[in-house]
Amino acid sequence: MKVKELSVRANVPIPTIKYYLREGLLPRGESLGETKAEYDEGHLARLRLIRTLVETGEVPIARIRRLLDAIDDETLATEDLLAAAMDAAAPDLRAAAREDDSGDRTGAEALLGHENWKSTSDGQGQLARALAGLRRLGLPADPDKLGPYLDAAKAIAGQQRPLLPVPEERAEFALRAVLGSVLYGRLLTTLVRLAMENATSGPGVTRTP
Amino acid sequence: MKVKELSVRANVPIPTIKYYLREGLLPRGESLGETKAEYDEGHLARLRLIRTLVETGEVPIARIRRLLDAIDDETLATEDLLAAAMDAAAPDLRAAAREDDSGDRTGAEALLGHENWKSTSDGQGQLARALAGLRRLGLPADPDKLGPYLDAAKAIAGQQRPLLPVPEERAEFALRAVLGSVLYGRLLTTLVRLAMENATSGPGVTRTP
DNA sequence: TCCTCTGGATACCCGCGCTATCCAACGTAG
DNA sequence: CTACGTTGGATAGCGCGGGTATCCAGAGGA
Repeated sequence: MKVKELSVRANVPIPTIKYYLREGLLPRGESLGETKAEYDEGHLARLRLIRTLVETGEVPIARIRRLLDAIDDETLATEDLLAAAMDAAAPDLRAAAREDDSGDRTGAEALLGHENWKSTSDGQGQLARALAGLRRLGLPADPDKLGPYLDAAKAIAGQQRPLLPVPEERAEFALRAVLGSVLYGRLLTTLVRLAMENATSGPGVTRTP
Repeated sequence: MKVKELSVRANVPIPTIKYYLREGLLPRGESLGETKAEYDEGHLARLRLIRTLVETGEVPIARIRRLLDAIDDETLATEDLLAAAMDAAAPDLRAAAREDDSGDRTGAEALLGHENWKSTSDGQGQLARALAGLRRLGLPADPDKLGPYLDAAKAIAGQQRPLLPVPEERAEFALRAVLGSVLYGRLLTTLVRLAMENATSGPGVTRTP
């Protein structure tokens, strides 16, 4: 198909498509002469993916590119691909205040060790940062108080595992993992919000009139 | 304390503090003459809150302002405050593609009805959008397949409820609710990520060599 | 007295995510 | 065989978000 059709089918303006091409988010179509290039269903799928990450996931373009680069890097082993993809979808660690977070780092290590998890990539850094944020604001972040979150996380990870295709289809694999993380994460946040809103008027915390 | 001390203690540059003052994120200190204003621990706490939301939560300034405005609006009932705070922390719905999402809207309604939840605010819109994102990318979003997510959400909401102080302290109340949503949400995302990374090398999906 | 620091206002800057404009090569209608 | 709309491709510009930098006049300490 031509750009026009791509634009219409994905509901994305042509200049935006050109922008994604420039930025390397979308691979060039197969060039057929100077003013002719053919796009296929793969391009359409990737375009939809980009838009979903941007709109629903609020993932910055640069991180989307890192994610797609990892997917397109055929030399990456599946585990490394997954880690890279997850990193790409996570917030940038460099932006954090660097204060003294050694306590949180070891807290994160302890948590990982307790679960017998090893952290490829900077997953540990992400964890440390979340713990640091909680601690700074006086919210409980002791590893032993995080049990319910660990349980929920494991349940969800287990739930998503069957959705993952066999590792042979690496691209699809990483994609689903990230989408699971981003979209189901958003879904979960919304559900928690709704659960909390509906819990406050329930029997737990009663509002004294 | 003076601005300088505030800056040092919160580890935030003075120009940035002034910027937050301009933007109404941080209330003015008590003015003592033309070139003198006194800040207290409340200012420090709010400043730390802002930085945590910005750095760890990646919440835009405008949404932080809406959140703080809701907290400072004494006329808001506690439930409305909670809804407003949650809205502020959630992504902007207007940014979404408007396509045809009627199916997802009714899907969201069905989910709410099934749980006997009512949706103050646009929680339903958020839900619909998350469902739309999943559906567009071919991931399962049927209400009956979301059971584990619902369970996890309810468990987490229940876990956070005891943390909420009595509704009399409204500010603290809403704050903790939002922080719970943002920070524990981030924590949960990270944990899911770690759980998935460690699950792929486990007995679930085996990588065929 | 001078020197520094303060609150406060204004102007400026940089990166992100698009948009708009321009151009030359097509290719189809008439 | 022209005329005209499309296409790929490049370059420039724009609006916004989140700060920085500059300037100023009033206080206050050495």
